[in-house]
Amino acid sequence: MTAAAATALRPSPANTRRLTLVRANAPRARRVEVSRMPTRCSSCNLHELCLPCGLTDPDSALFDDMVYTRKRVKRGESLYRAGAAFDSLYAVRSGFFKSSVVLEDGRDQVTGFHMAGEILGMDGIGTDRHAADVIALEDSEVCVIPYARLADSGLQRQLHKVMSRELVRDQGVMMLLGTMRAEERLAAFLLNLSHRFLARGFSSHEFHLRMTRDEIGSYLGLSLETVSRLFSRFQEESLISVQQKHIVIHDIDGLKAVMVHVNE
Amino acid sequence: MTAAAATALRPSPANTRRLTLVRANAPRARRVEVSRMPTRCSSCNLHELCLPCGLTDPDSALFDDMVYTRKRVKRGESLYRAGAAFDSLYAVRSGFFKSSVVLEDGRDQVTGFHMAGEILGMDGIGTDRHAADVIALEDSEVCVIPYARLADSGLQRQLHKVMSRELVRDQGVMMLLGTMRAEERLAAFLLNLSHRFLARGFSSHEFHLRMTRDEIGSYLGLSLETVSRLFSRFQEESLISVQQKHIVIHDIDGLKAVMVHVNE
DNA sequence: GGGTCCCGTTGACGCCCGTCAAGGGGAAGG
DNA sequence: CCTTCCCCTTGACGGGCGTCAACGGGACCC
Repeated sequence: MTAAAATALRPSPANTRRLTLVRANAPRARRVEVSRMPTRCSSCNLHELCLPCGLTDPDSALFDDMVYTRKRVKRGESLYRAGAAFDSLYAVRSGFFKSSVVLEDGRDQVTGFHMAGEILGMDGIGTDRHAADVIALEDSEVCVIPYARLADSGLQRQLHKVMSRELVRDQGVMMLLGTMRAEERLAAFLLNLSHRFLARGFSSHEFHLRMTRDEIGSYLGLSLETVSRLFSRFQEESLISVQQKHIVIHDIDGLKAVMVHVNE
Repeated sequence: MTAAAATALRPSPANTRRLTLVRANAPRARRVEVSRMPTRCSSCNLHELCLPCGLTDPDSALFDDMVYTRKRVKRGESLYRAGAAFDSLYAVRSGFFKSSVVLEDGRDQVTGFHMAGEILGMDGIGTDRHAADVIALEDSEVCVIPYARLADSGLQRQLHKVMSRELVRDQGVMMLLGTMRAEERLAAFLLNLSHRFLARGFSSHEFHLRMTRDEIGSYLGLSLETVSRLFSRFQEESLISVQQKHIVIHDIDGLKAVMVHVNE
């Protein structure tokens, strides 16, 4: 499925061109709000989702000192690339990212989509080199967390937790790729997105996909045509409405049922 | 594929029965050697592979104090189960484990195979509950590393590295499940095993599979029949010899070529 | 306004691989 | 020895989904 599709996502004239297109797909109110926030983690409205989540106040204050840089990444640009030297973690402040890995023969796969409050870059700790590409799917902003500082602070347990949850998330993706059929995968994908939007204060039943059918397919181990067909079928079955990247979920329970009833 | 296959791996009369069968499939010389080893990490022959890998001597001494328990797990028994309270990590000292996750509807998937020197249990750090089942595929022994002690010591960076490498490994599995065809998956699986046996001082071209075709299939997202058929085909093509669980790799480069030539 | 480039949709076709089924062999126990 | 129970192998068959292809629409540019 992916050989041709994959190369379309790699840096290419077509893709480079896209860098110049700056469209604000993110909810505007939120983004403006964010840009007015002070630099302090302790007063960040992502506090509950981000790395310092659950810290007591004194620990949280430690974090304030740790994040001394922000970084903007425009749509289509990379936050980092596979092979790049590792020295920092990144907390997504606003925007949307995909991560992907590339095989020697050029095939690649999207390994995750990442939104506000999530931590990126942990793949680099083990080898001091990043193992994946991370690319912004819309204009985004991250908080830079120098790893050396974090590792010297008393906050490693938080990092352990975040990494551990990431391991568990990966298990879920393996499960999805290894045992689910196409319609189950897409239903699980939509439910996951819905859940994550809800946790961030956005609507859980109506949202805008930041990624293409290609990228969804790559993530789910399906061809883009299959993704498109399934969107259409879900719509026929009145589970959702789809219009390009605009999604409305009409029947959450129906989507959940796809995942159990599909194999009797 | 997996509904029926999966339940066969779950606790069941058939499986329970297996617990009473104690077969020593592991290389005997090695196991005897291990059982004579002193309790110290610093003199363990898995030192180079295990968590304290790369530590300077004083740090390594810290580890000696940390591991104060060993635990034996017989074939078919679980080291821990999904949902169990988390309090320790485990370093595989000898033997062989599989980890697996279960979906609500009973389908399950093997998410990894684990051998000497590898660390288990990191899935529990995030939520204080384990997320997967870990089951011994042969009589095994682990070193118990209480997490509270580890987290209070100065050795967290080592743990970060181990967890990060696990994240990268998971990316590889996702790639395998998402973009590879059946024959590529099995070739990649054999090459991975070969590599890991080599790193532990065993033969890289001749070894004994500890897991069934079922479990391989579950891990690779294939049916057990497909796994079996591919073993036969690889043998016809003189890439390997298979006799039940005994594997001889004749043509490592040929196996590697499967992964690139299969899609032109 | 017309052209270009993606992106998404839909149909036709075919193959990989899952499912079902039958049979054989190894290991443990009587 | 024979029996039992897994586990593995092999064949037949069919369907799910990938591939190829054509087309339409939206966004941006000249």
